[in-house]
Amino acid sequence: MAKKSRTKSCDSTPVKLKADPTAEEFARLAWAIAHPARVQIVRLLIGREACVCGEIVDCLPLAQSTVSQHLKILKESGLIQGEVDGPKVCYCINPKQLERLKSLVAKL
Amino acid sequence: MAKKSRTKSCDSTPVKLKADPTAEEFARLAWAIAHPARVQIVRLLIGREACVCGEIVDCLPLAQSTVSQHLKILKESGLIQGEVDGPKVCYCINPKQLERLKSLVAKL
DNA sequence: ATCGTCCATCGTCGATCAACGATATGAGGG
DNA sequence: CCCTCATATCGTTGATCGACGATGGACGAT
Repeated sequence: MAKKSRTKSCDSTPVKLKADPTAEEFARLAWAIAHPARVQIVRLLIGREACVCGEIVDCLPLAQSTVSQHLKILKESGLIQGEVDGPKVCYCINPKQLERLKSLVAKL
Repeated sequence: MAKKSRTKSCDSTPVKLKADPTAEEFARLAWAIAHPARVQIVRLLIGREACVCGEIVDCLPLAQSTVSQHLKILKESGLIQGEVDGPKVCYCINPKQLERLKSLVAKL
């Protein structure tokens, strides 16, 4: 009813914005790096200063299980990927998704 | 103790990374847009399709109080700023912080 | 002065996050 | 075959988010 009693404001968007798929993808990627520990993990991986989980744990003041959880979140967002290397797991950046994030932010 | 029993892995970072201020700033800005509704609000403000709170409410399928809360989060992150215009409040992007975010992401 | 409008804030509720220790899994070495 | 190391996962706990309705305060108009 509020819409009827006022002159239209959003002329270019006649109806309410639906759940914008782009906005959701954007939010999902931004969410992945919306935590200081995950920012540092991503930076470590990009700089190739570390790639194995244990190395990352040594670089951060967090427990191994916590780091593993952050890695899981990053993996689910698609920003990183991990491949098994014997008993270890080597994580690396997913360049495609990283570029996607950069593109979305740059277009803001 | 874990550090003592293994050979050092992060040679370029002799000690554990402290709370990196840049990482925290980064996470804070990313957090601001880590929600679909906030992404849409930021886009509306950038495109100048809306700037008054009531207009934004009309554009989103959310209650006024919820939108106001998202606006508060965005304001606290520094990404937007609001100035009182009579009984209304006009929100607009803070270009400086937006550029800061873009810069941080681009340098990843 | 008393409305009505616009917005911010409060209080609440359920859901989710972030951290940890403890435990399970899986690949190799003895 | 057992043992160890490197990770992943489970279960718990406290803190925070995200949504809403209700209330309060500021301002302009009647």
